Amino acid sequence: MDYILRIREVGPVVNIEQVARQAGVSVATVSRTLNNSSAVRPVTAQRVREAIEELGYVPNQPARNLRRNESQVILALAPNFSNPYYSRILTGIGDRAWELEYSVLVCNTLGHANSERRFLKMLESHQADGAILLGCHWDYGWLARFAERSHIVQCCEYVPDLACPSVSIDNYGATREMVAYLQNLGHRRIAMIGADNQYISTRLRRQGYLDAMAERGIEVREDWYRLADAEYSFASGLAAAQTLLGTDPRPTAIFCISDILALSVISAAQELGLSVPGELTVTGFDDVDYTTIVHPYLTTVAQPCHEMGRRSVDLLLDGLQAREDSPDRRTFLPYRLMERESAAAPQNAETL
Amino acid sequence: MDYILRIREVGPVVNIEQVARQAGVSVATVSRTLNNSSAVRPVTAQRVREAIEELGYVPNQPARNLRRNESQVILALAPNFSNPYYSRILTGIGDRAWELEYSVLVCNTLGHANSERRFLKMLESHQADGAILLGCHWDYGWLARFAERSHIVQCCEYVPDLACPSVSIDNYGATREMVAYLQNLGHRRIAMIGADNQYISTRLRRQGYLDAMAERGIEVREDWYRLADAEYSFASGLAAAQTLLGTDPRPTAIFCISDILALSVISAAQELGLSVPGELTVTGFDDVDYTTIVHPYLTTVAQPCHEMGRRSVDLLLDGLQAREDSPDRRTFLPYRLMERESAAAPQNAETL
DNA sequence: CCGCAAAATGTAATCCATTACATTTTCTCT
DNA sequence: AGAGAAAATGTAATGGATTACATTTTGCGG
Repeated sequence: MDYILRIREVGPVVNIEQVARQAGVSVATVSRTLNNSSAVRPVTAQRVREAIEELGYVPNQPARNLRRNESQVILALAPNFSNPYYSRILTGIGDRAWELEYSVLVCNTLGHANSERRFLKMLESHQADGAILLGCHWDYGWLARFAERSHIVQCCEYVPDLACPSVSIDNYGATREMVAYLQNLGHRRIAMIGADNQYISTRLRRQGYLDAMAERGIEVREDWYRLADAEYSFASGLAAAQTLLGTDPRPTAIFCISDILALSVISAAQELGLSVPGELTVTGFDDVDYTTIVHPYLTTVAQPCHEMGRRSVDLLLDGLQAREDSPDRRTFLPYRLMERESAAAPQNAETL
Repeated sequence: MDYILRIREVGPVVNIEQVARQAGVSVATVSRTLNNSSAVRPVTAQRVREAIEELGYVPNQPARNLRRNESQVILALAPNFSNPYYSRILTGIGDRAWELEYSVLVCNTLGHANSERRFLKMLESHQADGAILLGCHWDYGWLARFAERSHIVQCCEYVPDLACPSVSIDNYGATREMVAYLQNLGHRRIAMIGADNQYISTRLRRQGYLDAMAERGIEVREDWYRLADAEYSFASGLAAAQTLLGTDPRPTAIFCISDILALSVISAAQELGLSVPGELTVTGFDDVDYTTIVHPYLTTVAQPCHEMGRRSVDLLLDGLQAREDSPDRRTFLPYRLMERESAAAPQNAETL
């Protein structure tokens, strides 16, 4: 196959002036027509529209934005694309932005502070109007100073003392509810797999677990708290699970702060010939697609990812339009406990 | 919690003129310094840099782009973000773009032709310099006309008679190899799950399957070819699998054109009490993360997603820089057959 | 110390659309 | 028909940077 290589001499692109000439009006009138100003007589507008049609004119958006001092672009920074949790939030962000005629520059920060910074600098250089931050690894000092000058919304995670709006669920409450659920099933030997990061969700889930255990007067064993890596990778979860399942006595339930980790626990259990939930109860967090692909379907906490993404956009644009009466600077959306198959009563239920 | 709501009176942003004044030079000199022109005396450049530093000046990128008639942005259109296959390609695109100082506008087309069009129109309005198309649902006539004026690269999928570069694997060859592999294991009753879309990959995989079967003189049963929906959803795969497994005789192997579909087959088999690969062999395609989460690990064809993404960017920028000598307008990258656990010899091997 | 080429810097046009303000047209009312 | 207000349109400044071309400065040889 050989192609005729087109030399894309796009040629002098049609601009507003040529449209004006063609329509026999001034550029101002063309511009007004373009922006649906009511000050243009219908008959004139019609003439302009015809000229636009004939010449195939498309307004130069950057020029317009330069003049209006906006970019109609928002940034969405995520530490990776591989976690379906982020994918769903990004989908929500994209949907809402689409409706509001904004474009989303999706940035994969890889969890590196320097790429986070480079992306955020696009705000200073007027390439984007605002940014939505999913889980990030900031040096908070820098971010705090930055946030004072820029429009930023935090989604899922938030830095508590950062004065910018956020959207998330009540991680603490959800965790307490989940752990109480396990306790009510009869579990007392409940272990936990967290992650090696400083996310507020990680900290709140840890605290929720501790408080739920304390409330029932159940002792918490330090070696039943293992850490996966910062990004909840399957491999790191596997390692944590193997350690946990090697303790004696073994926990009867493992509360994981992400679904992927829960799946890794199930995988580790499978490897050891332990049945789930028969011999081991496992719970996840987030409710991503993975959870109902193979049995046992995962018992987990569902987050309204899509809605969280959408809400972030709204919050951000509220800020951009300087509607200062915008309420709910810190927004919490409802979560839901999904009872499925990976959690059941322990085989030799101890009394509470 | 209550926050001090900052009124972000960003104030009259510093521009190049103020820097010039501060440094006691002209705007031209500032601009030259900014662009590392060698025509600026080091001592002057130093003075300018100090002024920039003092004023905290950041160049207005859209203004620069307006003048230079470029945007430093590329579009990446994907039908969804939920398929990890796309996520990995997008990650590759993002990585390479980052290295080359381009930004990526990731667009979720939801498989709708109208959103595809709306996104692509951003090229005409100078909001992006070029676009990378992942699987798309075009009306090809429109796209063909559009591609003549714009810089477009097709990734994974390609429209055969569209004169724009593409990156993919040899889907036909990979399929033949996979089906031959199954045949060599002893399978003759090999079914296939395709998808209800017109992707070239779908067609080539179908053809590869048919040719591989024909070569060995194995009859192909029409009712052993089922279609999942256009986006390879788990649910639609499940339905297809259930139908297939209800036939009599039942196939001993099912070749799926995506990993998700293969997982749905395994799930359906599980439901029916069939062991994989003992009683049923299943193979996937793509090698996404899902494949090694639970046993049986999936036997599949690995695509170099990340590299395909990276290569797309290179191809696109080659075009933008009008290096017409750019070779490889249609690029094929190597794939790899991943022999894992979901394929084995049939229990009652028929002789070939 | 002069002259001249080369180097450095400056001036002003340019990219394209928006919009304040000025001007012209239209329409209403008498 | 003419005045005056309202509506429609035009003119030109504007946003911020780049760059062709003009001008000034520097440095070197003699």
